[in-house]
This record gives sequence, structure tokens and C-alpha cells, in this order.
Amino acid sequence: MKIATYNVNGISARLPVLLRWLEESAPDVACLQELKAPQERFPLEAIEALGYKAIWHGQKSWNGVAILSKYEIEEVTRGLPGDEEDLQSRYLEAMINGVLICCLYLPNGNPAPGPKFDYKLGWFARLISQAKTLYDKEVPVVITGDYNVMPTELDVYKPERWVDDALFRPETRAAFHELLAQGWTDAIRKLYPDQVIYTFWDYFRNAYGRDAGLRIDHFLLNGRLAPRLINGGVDKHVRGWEKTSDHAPVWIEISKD
DNA sequence: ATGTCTGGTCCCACCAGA
Repeated sequence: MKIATYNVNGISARLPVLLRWLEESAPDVACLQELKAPQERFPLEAIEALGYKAIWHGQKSWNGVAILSKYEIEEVTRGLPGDEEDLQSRYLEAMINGVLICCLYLPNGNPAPGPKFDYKLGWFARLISQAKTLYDKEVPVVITGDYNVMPTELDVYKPERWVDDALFRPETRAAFHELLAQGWTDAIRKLYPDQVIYTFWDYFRNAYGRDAGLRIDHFLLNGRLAPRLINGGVDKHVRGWEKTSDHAPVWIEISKD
């Protein structure tokens, strides 16, 4: 079973790129973030034409997440629990082919410090609480998406330039490590313990051409799923396509059981 | 500080967010 995550940065503007990648990479499940489209503007027909079912949580202008799957999708949770007042579309959970798939778009949090950073840390605290419940489930679980966190210095092209950024501040890294300490396996880091791997290159200053990237899109596997991890990688070349997202798709393969 | 993109509003050029 091949599971992918891809921050598309606007599903309307990136639809040709998304469809091309889906055909080429053919994941069984794809978690998408930053749809930047209201609920009624999701391009369901084009996605169904490639053989996928889909659930999505849209939002006007910003955010928005979706789960596409070649298997049946049984939606479990819509919206991150823990704050009734949080209306941002950043979290979906679904049971697919015996695996609980959680798709998230963690807040960026810049500028930091400030209210956006406070929102990020609050969201992170709720995620840690939700993840604790998920980890102990009897079923295999993966939490994947755009975490907006570089976990270690190996995950940033120039760590010293990012120490005050919301994606790399000590509080942010501490929250990610608190999450990992529940027992989760960072799948890509597990497969490539020492390699420099990036999943995002910003649009400024030819970042992709210079390989000035960040690793911020992750797969966390619980104890029931981690032993089934067989492969994974980044579809880096997709970042080089015309009209592409600033993220590249990332994927893992897990064995049947 | 800068840089590049998208979507949205309000008009034909800006702004916010990332």
C-alpha cells in the first residue's frame, strides 16, 4: 500500500500538476493540504476520473485538506478535536484498507512570537493530545501531512538562519519531539537516518535550483504500523514542473500486514 | 529586508498569507 502526502498550494491552480503526479506516482492514498478552495470548488470529477474516491474539508481562501484513495474511505474525524472555536480546515481522519489515515496541515505560525505562533503551539498541543489517543489504538495508524516543522538541523539547508522562524524555533521542535516521544516513528528519517532530505523549497531566490530546502512534510507511524514500513521517498522532480507547488510529494510503502 | 506565488476584493491594482 502506497501512501503519499502533498501540499498542493491551491488545488485549482495546481490541478494539472496534481493529476499528472497522481497518474505518474499512482499512490493508493494521497493526503493533500492547502486546497485554498471552498468546499464546493473541489475538483471531484477530475480526481474520480483517475480512479480515486475522495473526502475533503475545504475553506475559502486558505487551508483545506483532502484524502484521496483507490480504496473505500470511511471518514472518522473532521477537524482537530479540542477547540470548538477553531474553524480552520486543517485535519481529517479516515479508515482506509485497515489503516487509520490522519491528514493534517499544521499552522505555519509566522511571525513569531505573536498570535499566529500562539495558535500554532495551541494546535500542536491539541495534536499531541489527539495523537496520544491514536497511538494506543488496536489498529495501524499514520499521521501525515505538512507539519511546518523541521525536526532537526539536518532538515534545514542553513539552520542558523531559521532559529527565529516559527518552523524551527525551540518551542516548535520541542513540541514535535514531545509528539515523537509517545513512540511514533518518523518514517522518512527511519529509512534514511543520515541523508539530507527536503520536501519544500520556497519560491524565492531560486531555492529549488540551489537545493535550499526544508523537510517539513512527515509520516508518523504508530507501533502497529512501523514494522510494516518497506520504502519511502520524495518525488523531488515534481517541484521542478511548471506551475508547481512549493512542496514536493512524499510517499511511503507499507506491507500488507 | 528581500524574494515569488495564489486567491480575494475591488475595480483594472492592490493586499494577506505562506
